[in-house]
Amino acid sequence: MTGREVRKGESVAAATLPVARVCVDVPLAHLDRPFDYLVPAQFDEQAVPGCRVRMRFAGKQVDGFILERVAESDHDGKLAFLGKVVSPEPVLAPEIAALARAVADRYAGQLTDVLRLAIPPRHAKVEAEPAPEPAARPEKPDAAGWARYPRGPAFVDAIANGRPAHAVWQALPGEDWPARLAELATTAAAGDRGAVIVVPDYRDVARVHAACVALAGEDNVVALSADAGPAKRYRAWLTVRRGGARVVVGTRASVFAPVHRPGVFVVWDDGDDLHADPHAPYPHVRDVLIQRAHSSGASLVVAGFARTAEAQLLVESGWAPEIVASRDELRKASPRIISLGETDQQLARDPAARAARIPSVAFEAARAALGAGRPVLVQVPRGGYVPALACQQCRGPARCRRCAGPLGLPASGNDARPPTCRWCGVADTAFRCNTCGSRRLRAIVVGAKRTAEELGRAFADVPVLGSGASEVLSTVAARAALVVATPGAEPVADGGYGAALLLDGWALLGRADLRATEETLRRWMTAAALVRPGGDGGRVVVLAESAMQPVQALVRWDPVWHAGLELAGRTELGFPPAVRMASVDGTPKALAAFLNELALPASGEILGPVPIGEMDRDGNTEKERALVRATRADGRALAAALSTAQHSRTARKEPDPIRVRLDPLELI
DNA sequence: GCAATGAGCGTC
DNA sequence: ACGCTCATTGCT
Repeated sequence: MTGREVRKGESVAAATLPVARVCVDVPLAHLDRPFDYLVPAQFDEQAVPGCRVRMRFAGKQVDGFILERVAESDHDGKLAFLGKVVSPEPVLAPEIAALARAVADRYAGQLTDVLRLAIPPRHAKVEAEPAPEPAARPEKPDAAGWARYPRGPAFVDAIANGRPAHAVWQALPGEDWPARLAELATTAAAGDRGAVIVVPDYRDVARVHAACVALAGEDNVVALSADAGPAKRYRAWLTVRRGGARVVVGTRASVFAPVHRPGVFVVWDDGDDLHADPHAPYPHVRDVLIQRAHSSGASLVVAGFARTAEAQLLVESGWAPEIVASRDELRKASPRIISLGETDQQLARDPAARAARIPSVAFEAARAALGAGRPVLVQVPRGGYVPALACQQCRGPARCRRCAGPLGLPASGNDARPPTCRWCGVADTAFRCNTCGSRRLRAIVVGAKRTAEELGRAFADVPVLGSGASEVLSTVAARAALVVATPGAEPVADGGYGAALLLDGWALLGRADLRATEETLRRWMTAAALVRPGGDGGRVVVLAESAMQPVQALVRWDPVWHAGLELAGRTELGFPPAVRMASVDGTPKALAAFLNELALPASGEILGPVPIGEMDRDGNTEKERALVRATRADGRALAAALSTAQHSRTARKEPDPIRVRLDPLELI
């Protein structure tokens, strides 16, 4: 029930703890601190810490949350009264308030922005529903599946005994990872502790949710994902907040799920960029869970088939022991993986396969799997037709003569159309390579649509299923079919795929991005892990040069080795996670002023600024970006310095905003 | 010289 | 989306 609004001059403050410390929802950086209000006596009962309130602030009505009730205020001036208590539901748990503050500080952002990510919009009707009965504690599950990993059982024991433990887990290919994670969560729930499992997308939510329900029971498990409607979403979230369920499975926002007595947190596939929130202050699931596990004394698992440089740092720094299988278990579980570079490719004799540009080894692997009644996964790059072109001779990217943009083929079934610049749109009918003078072009990648068409012709009797941007399949049946999927959209095959063809190597490894190789290996492993073991005929063929490190890492199934190289490389370059880095964007003038007043810690260093984005008509750059870095030890000081500089900008009412992102995924 | 009006600003 | 200050305008 909500109280009546306070009228001017009528209010008397509550007898005990009359002061409410409130987080006000205003977007100004220099106001990111609590403000004190008097609690009117008639709201005394409802104005509990964590509840939503509304009050006058600088003349405007604003929303906020009560952080705490205190006896006296430090404020020298006169206190205003709270306007109203929106609802007495204590939606902001003390643990989450502290976590949100820490996350805001870590990312040089504001508490109110983090609370917007952490607390879903209110739905009054749902809130009026009675709280569900707390679910019964589940039985401690059988976690024998962890026995394939030497440190697995000990980790399960730690969760069972409520001891905080950290781990970086590399799942074996073919692993039923939703079941393994459900075992961890249910083990925690059996000890009356909470669990939060964060996965990249809704398909993963559905799989892990089903696995958790099977072990912990329907009433103990809640799925949180943004694509449910507001009522459903708020109901599920409130169930968790009210202690009705112990296990939460969700996408990135569920890092803040207010489970009671958290016992274990999990992030699955931490290299997936869906784990980076696109809203300010751009927190990353892995970082938030590290913070949360640390402050709540819960366990943490950073898991995936592949391993990120960030996870590698957790291992190398001693913060998290690794959970990996022995080479012997790996041999049993892994499909047979071979790589085919351009030089070793022998096109198939079969004319249809030749037309599809599929090397004979890959063609044979697919045919064998299809013959055994198994589906075959074909991983192709995103996008429709051939997205980019390169010089046939020197392999350099084909550039537009006018603006040096990348040449590509227009999206159409007609190969006769000339290459066209993807920036300025000018067609180039007489390409000549800038570097070597060759006149011949080759496609860097073959897009999903065309691959599907061509493969369909090569295996005329076999159905071709597509899974990508337009339509994503969750599962495919255990029968002969070609499944053409873009990275991240690979369906799970009942009984496993008989073979996988990974055709996107050129596109992925050709990117200039800092994380290109790590991302490539992650996508390959995610696809290859869906294939049956080599002993059961499972084959993976990757079209990429075998000398390249990510290719070697895939063939040997050695994500740890690759992550070690990746981290060493980043350490040498001075990039995250070896250092703490911020990207700072704004107009040249605003950026110069911002950098000038930035009080960096001793190890601080500014790179740039450099222009980003388009130029205006006069050739002036509209936006610039600087990178600011410091040692990890100075990370907090770096974030604090960035916050302070933002505070003085907003306090001065500077018109041009400066965007700060800490450890952004895309650097250069 | 003084009142009436309007724009700008703090923020509990 | 308030109520204060301060500047500008208009009138005697």
